[in-house]
Amino acid sequence: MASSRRQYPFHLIEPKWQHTWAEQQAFRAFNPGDEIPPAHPFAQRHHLSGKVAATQLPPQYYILDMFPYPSGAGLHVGHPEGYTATDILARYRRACGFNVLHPMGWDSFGLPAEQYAVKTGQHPRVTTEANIANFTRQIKSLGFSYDWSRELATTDPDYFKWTQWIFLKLYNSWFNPETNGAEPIETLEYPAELCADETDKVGQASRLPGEREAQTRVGCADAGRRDACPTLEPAHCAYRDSKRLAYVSEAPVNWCPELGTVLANEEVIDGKSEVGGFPVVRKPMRQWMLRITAYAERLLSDLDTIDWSDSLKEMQRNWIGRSEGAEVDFEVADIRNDDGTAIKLRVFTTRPDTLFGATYMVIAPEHKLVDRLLGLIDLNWPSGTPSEWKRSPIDDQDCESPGYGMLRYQAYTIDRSDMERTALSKDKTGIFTGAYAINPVNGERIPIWIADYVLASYGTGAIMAVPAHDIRDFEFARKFGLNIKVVVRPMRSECLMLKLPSDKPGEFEIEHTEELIERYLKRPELFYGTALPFVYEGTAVNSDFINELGIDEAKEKITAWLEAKGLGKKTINYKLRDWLFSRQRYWGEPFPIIWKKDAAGDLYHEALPESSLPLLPPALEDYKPTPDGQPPLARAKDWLNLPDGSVRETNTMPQWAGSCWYYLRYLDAKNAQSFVGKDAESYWMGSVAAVCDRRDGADTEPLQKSTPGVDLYVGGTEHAVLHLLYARFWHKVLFDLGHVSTSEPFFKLVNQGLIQGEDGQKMSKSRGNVVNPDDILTEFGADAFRLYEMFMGPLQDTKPWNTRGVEGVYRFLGRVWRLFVDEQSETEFEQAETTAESEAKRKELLSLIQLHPAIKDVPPTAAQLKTLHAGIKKVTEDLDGMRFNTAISAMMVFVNEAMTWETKPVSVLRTFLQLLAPFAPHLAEELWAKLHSAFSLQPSALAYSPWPQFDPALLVESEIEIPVSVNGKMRDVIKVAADADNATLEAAALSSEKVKTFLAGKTIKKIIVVPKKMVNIVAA
RNA sequence: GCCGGUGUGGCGAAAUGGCAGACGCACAGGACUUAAAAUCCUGGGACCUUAAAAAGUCGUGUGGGUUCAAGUCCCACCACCGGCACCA
Repeated sequence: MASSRRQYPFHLIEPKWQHTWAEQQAFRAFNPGDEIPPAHPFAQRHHLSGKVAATQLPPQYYILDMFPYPSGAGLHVGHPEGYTATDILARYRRACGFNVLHPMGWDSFGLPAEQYAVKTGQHPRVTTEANIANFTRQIKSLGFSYDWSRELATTDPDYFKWTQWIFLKLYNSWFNPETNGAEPIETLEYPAELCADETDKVGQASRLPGEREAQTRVGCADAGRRDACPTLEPAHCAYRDSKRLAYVSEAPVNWCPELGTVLANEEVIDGKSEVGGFPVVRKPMRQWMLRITAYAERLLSDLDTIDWSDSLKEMQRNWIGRSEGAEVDFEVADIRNDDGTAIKLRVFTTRPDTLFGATYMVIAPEHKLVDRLLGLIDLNWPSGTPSEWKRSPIDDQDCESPGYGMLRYQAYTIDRSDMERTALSKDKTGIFTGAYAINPVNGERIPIWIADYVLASYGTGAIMAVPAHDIRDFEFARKFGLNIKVVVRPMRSECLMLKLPSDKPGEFEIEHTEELIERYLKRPELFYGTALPFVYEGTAVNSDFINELGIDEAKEKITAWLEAKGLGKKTINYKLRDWLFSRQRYWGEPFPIIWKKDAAGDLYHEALPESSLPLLPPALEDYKPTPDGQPPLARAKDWLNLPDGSVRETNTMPQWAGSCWYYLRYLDAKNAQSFVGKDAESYWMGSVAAVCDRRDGADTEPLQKSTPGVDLYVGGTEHAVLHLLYARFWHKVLFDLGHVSTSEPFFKLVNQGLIQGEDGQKMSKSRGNVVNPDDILTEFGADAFRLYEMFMGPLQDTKPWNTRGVEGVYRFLGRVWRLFVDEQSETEFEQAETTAESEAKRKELLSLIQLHPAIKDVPPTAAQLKTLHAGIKKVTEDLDGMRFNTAISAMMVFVNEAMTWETKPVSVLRTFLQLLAPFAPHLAEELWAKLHSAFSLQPSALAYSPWPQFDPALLVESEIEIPVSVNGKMRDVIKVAADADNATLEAAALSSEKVKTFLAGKTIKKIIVVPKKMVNIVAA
């Protein structure tokens, strides 16, 4: 494949330095109060030793990678891309004088180990540990400067003890809308009217989506429990349970039969499981939920306080899906509740200004009103009901009665899986309920329909349909021959002109705009499918008291009118749903929850005390679900049933649980008393101004002020709405409860781009285009691999792998090597190496290699200094901007230049090695050591040597080349003194022979001189 | 459909509104070598003239615009990638 001869002995150099770093614990980050060994290079750089307080430590910099799931397939080339970028920055920041925290760990709960266990009976822990060992070997062979003393695994009981502990915090908290934050459940106040027989009212106390089911069902189930909370009435207990941030809900969930578990909304894509792509069906089940919806507004607005890419923020905004509108109550016509009150149908709309255009209503097939209507409505269709209004989509037959029709339609939607509903035809279906509603603004009777294009889970599960101004309502109305009433007049007629049917050319001229709009208002049917539905800006028409108002004023006025009459109110809705938090798995964190029965025989839940954590999963022989469909944990009878008759929760937490807070555990990974110590947390996560003004003796610039939270977080886009939303949510809860000091966990976040296969396709086993990092390491070494991944292009971009490119940077490292070493001595080394019998012997032979004789302890020339300082400037600026590819180019330029020097000053080459060190640390360390010993320099740890500063004075040119253009076209390049003034530049430009030929016969109109940049002569 | 991003040589890519293509890959020619590999040196956007050189014309997805000057700013469109998708 590649070279027959190594460019340089990386196979000896790399293990040698990895060993040295590990031995010295060179990259250990010190917490406030840690004992710093005096010999540690960090202690020497900062003149510290012993126990040091936060204020004495240098400013902190927390640089984090998304920890990997240790799969059996081993490391993928995508992993080292992000890891190399963060490692380069960690090393750079360390050299700049920061106390850098750069940790690594394992997101080790997960499905594959469990599936393997089901097949083979091998305990998932065994598989997981083997995979972690392999990942550790691979990651360590890349020479990353992680602080391995903080390594963690989410499957470690010492870790998940605290995951369970945080769950208890969620369980024991509620969201107070007054303070807009989480509070301990003890602060919950109970409504005065609350009493045991009014549990139904509880359901109306809160309006958070996803909660209704929990309140009615669980509330009722728990109503009789007295022993659970002896100081509280049962209704109070039910109320309290309904307010917890972790609550139980019996609601339709995403059930994946193939995986044998439920999934969160975020884990379902196009009706299939994100993992494996198996079909997912909706099924009502009792599940644990986390009340992330309470945080929707803060999760949304706090995006403005953090430094993430626009696209990522946008993805989160879309997922949260905030929309402002109004809820409006319609009364159902003709029929009434048993007590004689009117039946109300509440809808949500973002376009209350189109209320006068509502010509029918639609409710979701699962809507509660369906059940009421089934009991109340006449047996027969209203007279004159068109045939297609009664037609069942199952068999295209007319149903004999509305009740029968509704039941058939419900059966039809339940039969259709989510996949069918989204994938194939988007053709709308529905059926008339036989009932009518009264439009509150004009008293019109409009038919109520059931259709599955209205979702039960969003808004109120019911809509007012305005076919003239909504695409979906329009399609539906056209299909079933429902009324279409125009209530918005376009502001500009052009949008009508362009959309006129083409079979009437020239019927409307552009000047007849008013006529056109009139025609549109009088005969909208002419515009069906072209300008109708009209969904753009306009003014209200046919709308009584809001006529002639623009959309925004119309919305405001009608909403105020509705509120005044008690018919509706302004509302904000979110697409975000509560987080389904339980899984029917073995290999996850068990819930620290037990179930008990009260005197009436009803089940209720209770938290285990903190002292009983960690709650370990039981040992099992068989990891399959039980034959009757219970989760695997239910197989362990001894574990399941407690002596007092209570039973453990058998669900486990999803994989996301562990990754929601791992970045906090790194801060204080060994703490047995707390999930993270207060001092450690506030030092690393807080943005304390006091420590940021500190200057390092060798640095001339003050260190950059640190940012709140993790300073830099790098990982793939695949976590845009899962991990990153969940972690932000947990962090905010912990913040509200006073356990962390920032409201956001990750201040700056960068997504690395995908690395594709050499064919430009996504790497996958089936395509056979997967590149194995181990192969690259064997052939080119870690430094070349690191350098290549950074040289491919901008970190954020998607880019194809090209092994030839690795050879290119590998050749560059070879050139660096030859810049420093004597060829003769290297040949001797190579000959000796072939006969050396042991690895240790071969490593010793490295000392045979001598420095290049041209390297001398002489003062550098001005030209050499200029080359060096241009490099320092470019590399430093590019590192600050995370432009690794151009930083590497700059180093290549330096090396190409330095190769031509007859004498190579030690000082220049030494500084160059500092620039190289973050990128290719092994090679840099080896050459650094050789340079220091050959010239008897003061020993100094490369990783902690102060980052070189460039001197702008050295970059000043005495003479510069200035392009001269005539009429914007470049014609000549002139040489002038760097400090030439505009007049001189102008004169020099005009005296150029080439320029003169282009000016011949023309008069000069204007001359633009940009100092030190260019001259442009405008002539005609 | 909606939101976000990206379009520059054969390829990966550079370019605070100021000499488009730095750096690298691949390619071609040369030096070294018995030879190959490795290494070192040289070359190149396209087109048109030319023996060659020099000169010229065109060139950053397409079409307009702003500007002395546009890959870069503005408007419209096209293509590709990613996300969401019957969310009222």
